[in-house]
Amino acid sequence: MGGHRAQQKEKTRRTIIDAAFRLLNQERSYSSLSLREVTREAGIAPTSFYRHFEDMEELGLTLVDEGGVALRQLMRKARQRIRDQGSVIQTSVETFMEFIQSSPHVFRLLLRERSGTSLAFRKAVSRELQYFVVELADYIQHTQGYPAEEARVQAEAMVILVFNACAEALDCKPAERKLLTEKSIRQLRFVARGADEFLKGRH
Amino acid sequence: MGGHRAQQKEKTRRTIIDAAFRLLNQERSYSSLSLREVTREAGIAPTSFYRHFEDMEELGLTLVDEGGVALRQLMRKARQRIRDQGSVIQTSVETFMEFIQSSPHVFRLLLRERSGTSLAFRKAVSRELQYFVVELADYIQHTQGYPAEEARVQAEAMVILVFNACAEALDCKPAERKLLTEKSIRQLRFVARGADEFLKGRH
DNA sequence: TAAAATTGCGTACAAGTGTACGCTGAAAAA
DNA sequence: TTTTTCAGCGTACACTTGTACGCAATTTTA
Repeated sequence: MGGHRAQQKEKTRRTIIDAAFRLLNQERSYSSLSLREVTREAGIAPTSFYRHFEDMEELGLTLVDEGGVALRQLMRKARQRIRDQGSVIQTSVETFMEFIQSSPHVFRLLLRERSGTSLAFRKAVSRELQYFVVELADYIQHTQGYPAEEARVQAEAMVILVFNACAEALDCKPAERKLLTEKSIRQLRFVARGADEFLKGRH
Repeated sequence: MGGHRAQQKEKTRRTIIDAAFRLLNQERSYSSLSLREVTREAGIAPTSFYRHFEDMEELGLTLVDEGGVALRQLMRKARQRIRDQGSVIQTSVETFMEFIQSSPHVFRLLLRERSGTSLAFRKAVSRELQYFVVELADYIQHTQGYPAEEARVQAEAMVILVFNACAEALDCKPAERKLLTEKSIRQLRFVARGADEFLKGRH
């Protein structure tokens, strides 16, 4: 089952994807990657690329998708931790910070393509981040009893703040990262507290 | 005075800078710009570029600087408006939104290079944004009597939220931009209100 | 005035790019 | 078995890129 052929093809496809990820470091962005570079890193002929992807954009979107999967795994992990230890805000921020430490490539890809030149990329990244927003909004809505709209606006603010703190953290040493984590936590608390006050004031 | 020569040189230099800005649209980022493209757009020979800039990075940093000037003008304008009409939050957000409408190239440059591949660029953009943060923090500190630290953390959160809303607005039609503006205002109010509550709670 | 300096141009070259085309060997289908 | 399919390769081509080098014209300096 599977077919020896299809199996081999999938394997090569993965080789390409992994090679591309490997090339995404501090000073290479996806858009600056050439098809030939990727195939060189993957150890295949340039023209073989086309057996797997239409062009570089298609590969890029695949990478973003994989990044999204990693993000959602992260989200699940965070949810578990929140159940275990309580603090939503602290846990979310810390989980994110661990993510950029364990897979900076993935984070950088999402970070850069979020404001990149390809609309398709921007939309894809935005979609991935929305998963997080929805998840968090749900949590807020159910535990705090906020209206859906209100919860969502709040959740979006929080995700943006955490995401930006992580972006900043990429350029930092561990010690400075700790400070950033704390700052970020304070900012999220502002948002949470502020939203709460607005809601109380309305009744 | 000035010297006919130096004067002519400055003129060509401007031609190059303007050409580069002109090329920065939706689907071209600075890092994807080639030296030859810029000189072609500027109407000079490729090799003449070197009479004015060491390399593309130097030109890029010049552009970021010019973008910073535009931002600071914006800031001054906002300050004036706040004096005239009162609401800090609404005015700040609206001024920013007008900025991306009037000079989207400049905003896009800052937005992209903020998470780009060149550390020098990232630092330059970060520095420009810090002007805004400092300014806003000052305002908060003086009108609300917050401690400097607290005001700064709050101001940073606000600038990040506005900046991100603008980034999102770049892909939007005017009608959607209005919604974004409102959402952004609400988020900043959360932050302001939350910070306020935290401070009250401490006494 | 003569000499020096400097902006801008044209040419040239090595290196890198995307991709069209046809071949080969092995797997899948007949 | 014979035939068909197809992943992967090598070659080839037309472009684009950055930049070294020397020349021309004109301004600045001596």
